[in-house]
Amino acid sequence: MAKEKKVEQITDMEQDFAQWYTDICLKAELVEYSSVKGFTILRPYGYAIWEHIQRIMDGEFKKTGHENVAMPVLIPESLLKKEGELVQGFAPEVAWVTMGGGEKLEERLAFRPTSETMFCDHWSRVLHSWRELPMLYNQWCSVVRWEKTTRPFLRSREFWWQEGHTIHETAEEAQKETEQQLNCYADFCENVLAMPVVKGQKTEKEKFAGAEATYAIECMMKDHKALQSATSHYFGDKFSRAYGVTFAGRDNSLQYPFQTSWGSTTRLIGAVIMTHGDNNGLVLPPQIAPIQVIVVPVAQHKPGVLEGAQDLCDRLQKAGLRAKLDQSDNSLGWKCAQYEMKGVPLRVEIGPRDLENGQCVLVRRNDGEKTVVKLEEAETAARVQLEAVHAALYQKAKQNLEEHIYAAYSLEEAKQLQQEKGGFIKTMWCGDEACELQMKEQAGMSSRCMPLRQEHLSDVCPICGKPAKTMVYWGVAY
RNA sequence: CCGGGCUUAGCGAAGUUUGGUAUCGCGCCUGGUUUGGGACCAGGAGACCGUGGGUUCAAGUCCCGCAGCCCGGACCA
Repeated sequence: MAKEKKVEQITDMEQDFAQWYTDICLKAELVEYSSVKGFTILRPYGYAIWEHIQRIMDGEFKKTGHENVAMPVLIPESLLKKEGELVQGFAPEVAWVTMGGGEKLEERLAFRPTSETMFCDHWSRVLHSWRELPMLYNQWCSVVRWEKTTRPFLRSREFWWQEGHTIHETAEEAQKETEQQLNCYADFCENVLAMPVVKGQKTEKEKFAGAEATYAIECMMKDHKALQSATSHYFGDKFSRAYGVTFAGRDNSLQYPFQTSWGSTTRLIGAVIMTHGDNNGLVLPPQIAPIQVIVVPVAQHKPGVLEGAQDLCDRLQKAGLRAKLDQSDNSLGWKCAQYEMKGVPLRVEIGPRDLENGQCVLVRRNDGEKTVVKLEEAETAARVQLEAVHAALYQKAKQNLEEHIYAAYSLEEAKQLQQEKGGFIKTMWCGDEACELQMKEQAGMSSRCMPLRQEHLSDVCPICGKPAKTMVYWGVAY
């Protein structure tokens, strides 16, 4: 028995977390590797998860007045080069198109690694007056960055994302937008993905190339490594100036608008896998699960069972749940294992005995808890159980996060805590990049963020002993 | 990009040392019996052995190049 199971089995996360992750990506049929390194195929089940993320997040963006647009995938080199810092930051990982129709191009074209330049170029032509501001744009697309080491969802050479780009009349307004979108991501992670986050600002070293300030949400995975799950940048008028984006102000003077950009990617799916998954496979938060309820008939050849199961499934669908009936002739055990592996949050079992008693059995994916409910109450009961799954996932993830944040008061202590416990190590910091590099060299950790919710741990930087300015969370990141 | 390992059917492997035209399990297809936690029987299909060159009468096997995957390190959503 044990031997036959081998093929479908998923490596235990305690034994090899990286392999566990890869197993889930492949065996839950989220992705397939393509023939070009670092380019992955999102399979129907994986893409459906992304579609739910898109649908819900897009709705949130629209609530605050954002509009979707589509920008070209290719950027002329001369255009990309106009903003020095951005080019420097991205140069090592830009892919270039040098030929077109068999002829060498006059100017090479970059595959967009991000679209600030295209938005600025566009705005430089269409913006005229303060009355047209703000412009609140977003686009859903894929971008290309020539990464050296690649992993599905976490780091690939092409990835799917949304990038919001906005311009505003005043700095204050743009700063407010930056903050609003950071909060939007944090709320999305908590309310939809059941992932608690740490909101914070990136250090100078870690911030986005060309930004004046970068904010991010950091999540903690089950192996206690950190994963940056979304970012929000404030640009000031730096790009406006570089690209000549101007408008006539209220006093008729020529002004530069203030700009933001913010993004989140299919990496969120990787975050979900490593936040909620277990040794039986994927565990999906109900709101983004392609199948929320799987109806499994028991002894389906017996009279009335299949009909009863179909009936129940129809009713769940009518109630607005994404329900599916599996009437294949695979065994019950196979079906249970299969949908557990695919992370379906709720399973409903219905067999001859249930039909006799006018009931069905609801089984939660996250903890295997079974609840017997009356058939006529199935819709409500399913909804209640799905909410319970979300709440339990969030609680467990929150506990994982909170239990793995440690304060350190010396470099040695920080190093030791990281080695023994992992997670986020919080210390005070003087603000010098030299100390950041020290931490990386000595303790193997990079600064994750300066949390918006600051604490005063001590007066000095534990690395150099100089007066401390802020508290920083350090960690090993994906 | 640097170091190590790997690549044989959809998946997992044997065969490579000692060259002779590919084997097994799972999965898949057909029929039947089954179904309260990965069922069973019978029959069947499926592989130019990652790719390009070389050595040889003969290459999955030996030699050289390249690509891809995995694990570390340096770089980044």
